[in-house]
Amino acid sequence: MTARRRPTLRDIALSLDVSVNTVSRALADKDAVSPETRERVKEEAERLGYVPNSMARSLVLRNAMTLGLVITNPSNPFYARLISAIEERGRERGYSLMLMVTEDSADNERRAAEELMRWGVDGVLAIPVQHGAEHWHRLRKSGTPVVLLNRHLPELDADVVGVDYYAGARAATEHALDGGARELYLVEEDLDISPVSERIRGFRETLAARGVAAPDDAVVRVDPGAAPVAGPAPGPVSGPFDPGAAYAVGADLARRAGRGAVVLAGNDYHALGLYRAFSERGLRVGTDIGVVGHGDHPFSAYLDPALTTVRLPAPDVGRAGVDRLLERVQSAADDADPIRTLLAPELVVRASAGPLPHPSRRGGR
Amino acid sequence: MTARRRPTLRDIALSLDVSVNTVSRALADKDAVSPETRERVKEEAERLGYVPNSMARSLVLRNAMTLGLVITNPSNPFYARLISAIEERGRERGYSLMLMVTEDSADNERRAAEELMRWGVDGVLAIPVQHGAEHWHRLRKSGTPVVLLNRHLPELDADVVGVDYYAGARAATEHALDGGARELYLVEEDLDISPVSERIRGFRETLAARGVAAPDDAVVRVDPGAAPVAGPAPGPVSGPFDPGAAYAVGADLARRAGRGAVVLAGNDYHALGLYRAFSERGLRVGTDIGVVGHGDHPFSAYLDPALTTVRLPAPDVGRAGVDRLLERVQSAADDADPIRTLLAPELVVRASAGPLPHPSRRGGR
DNA sequence: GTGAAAGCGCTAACAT
DNA sequence: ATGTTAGCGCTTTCAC
Repeated sequence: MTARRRPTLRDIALSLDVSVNTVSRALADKDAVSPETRERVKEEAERLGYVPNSMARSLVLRNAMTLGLVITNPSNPFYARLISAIEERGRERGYSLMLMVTEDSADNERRAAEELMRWGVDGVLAIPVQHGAEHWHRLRKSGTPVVLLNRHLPELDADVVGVDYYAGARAATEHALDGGARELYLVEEDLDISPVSERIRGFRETLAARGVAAPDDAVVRVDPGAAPVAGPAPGPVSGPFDPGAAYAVGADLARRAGRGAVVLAGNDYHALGLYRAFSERGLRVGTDIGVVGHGDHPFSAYLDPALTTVRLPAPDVGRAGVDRLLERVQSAADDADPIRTLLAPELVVRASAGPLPHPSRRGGR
Repeated sequence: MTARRRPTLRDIALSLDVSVNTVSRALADKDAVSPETRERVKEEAERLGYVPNSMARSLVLRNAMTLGLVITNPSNPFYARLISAIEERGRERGYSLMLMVTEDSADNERRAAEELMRWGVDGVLAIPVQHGAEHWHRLRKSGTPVVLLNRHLPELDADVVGVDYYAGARAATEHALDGGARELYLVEEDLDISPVSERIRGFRETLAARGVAAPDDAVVRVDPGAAPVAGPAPGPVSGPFDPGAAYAVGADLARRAGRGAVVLAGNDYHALGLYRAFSERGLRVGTDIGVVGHGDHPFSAYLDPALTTVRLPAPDVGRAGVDRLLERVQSAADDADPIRTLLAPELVVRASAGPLPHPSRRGGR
């Protein structure tokens, strides 16, 4: 293709025998340009196929009209929806999006933050790795507003927009309790990240409030590298979104759990892994044993039985995150105290968690 | 936070009493700088927290070191993995990624292309909407290399990196045939896009070659707006990744299809919708009726029965796409003929498509 | 080995 | 209403 230099203001100016400045103003629809000149300029711009150079513009205006999004893993359905919502909202407000994926590596994250500084993005949305945050401090010190998404970073002077996982876990736990369950488990993977610790807290506090015993090993940790289901392995699955991890602890759980127990899973993929582990051992989910998911992924309503799960308001988090960030970007003083916004998840009751026919009152409900 | 102006080369130069030029060369590790000066410069840069300004650099160098990615919908698990692979490969090669999502709207796509032109990205990867391509032509004419991903755009002078869906459909169809099926269906959503027409072609040609009848209505079109499963609706699901669309045609299919029929689904979500529709009608998938998916999504290996499906090489497509694009970007002459690269998918045989116990030979396999 | 000057494409004073 | 000048932060001639 003819890689001809793209036309600039200067080209238009030359061809019309006016000054670059006039062209600039005409195109920017500023006053102080006669209607006729404006018309001629616009026509010539059109004719030449002029496209403004955003870099040059940003350089002089000192705003990039670009936001950075640092995300751990787009294959997490929740994050995928977050990406969509953020891109859309940003676009509505005139901002482009620079995307960096970290795969939960602190090193990648450091490089991503560095790169975003170089580009001078106006603000950054990040799902932080929660392991080493020096780069975020540097970014903040350089004056770039940062909004943390979904995960906290306590020491950092940044706004947070996330999900109230504590409430989500409470709702799930209460639902199980209301269905008659007295033996509950919580299956989680990465115990270090804040959503998980919030869920654990919600789980334990609810049990305590209801006077139900919750031994230490009621919270079971799943190993991300666990051996997957027998048969043709699933394709390379990234990160925590592998049912196999939960599947691997399912056997043990099936052994430990009595009839009428309910297992809460940290995400719907894990719930699915549990489904399979249980049914392979003759346990019918929703009847012999309950399962509650977290996330309401697109497949969850169609599982058999349909999964009761906690729906996360991904689009709301995305939009609120962008709005929060742009408020900082656009207000001169961005040194106000950090604001934490927690959006409420919603328990979606389907069939997987009962009410279970409790041993003591058969044929329950 | 103290939004102090970030330090520039000039600040370093001033503070060291050398010229801006010297600082630039020292930091760029060019020769023609004495070791001592270089050392001093680097130290001062470090001390000041200097971060190079990529925009200024790009402006003079006339390369953005940025790639544009225009994608329809990150919630498509295949595209999510594509995003990861592309971001990673681009990063390895020193490029940042600007992400635009179109939601399959031609209008959004047009604006995305326009925006990428403004930024002067070095190249663009796009999953085109396949409906209105004038903006792509404009982009090409401006000298920006474009690589189309996953979908064709016949008239456009651009490379294509995609999946050999024709071969995928052939493999799936042959597998069903080999299992004894003589009544086959193909369920697809958007009949206009190239992957789907390729699958239809593979499906029909394979049946023809094997002498199996394929009436017109063997290809059934799913309605994206179809009513979802009963009970609490799944969360807002974007685009074609809603099992509900296929679920809605499942009832009809269950009625039409005889025992031992096999239904091929255009993606695993649709396969799942079919699972539920069938089982609600007393049809056991993998026994009474077969299902083959497309995509090998993370949940598919854990369904009951485990889904036989066509695995798509997302990371390979992503990497090949970036490599292809950068070859164009980096070679001065980007006017060589377009190259089409089709990567082979792989049939993953699990349990959902038999071999089915065929009516004529009970207890099959 | 180092500095001065020019310029990437644009906008913002400040003229006229 | 239009033009001139300056400058965003950087790299690249070209002198010395």
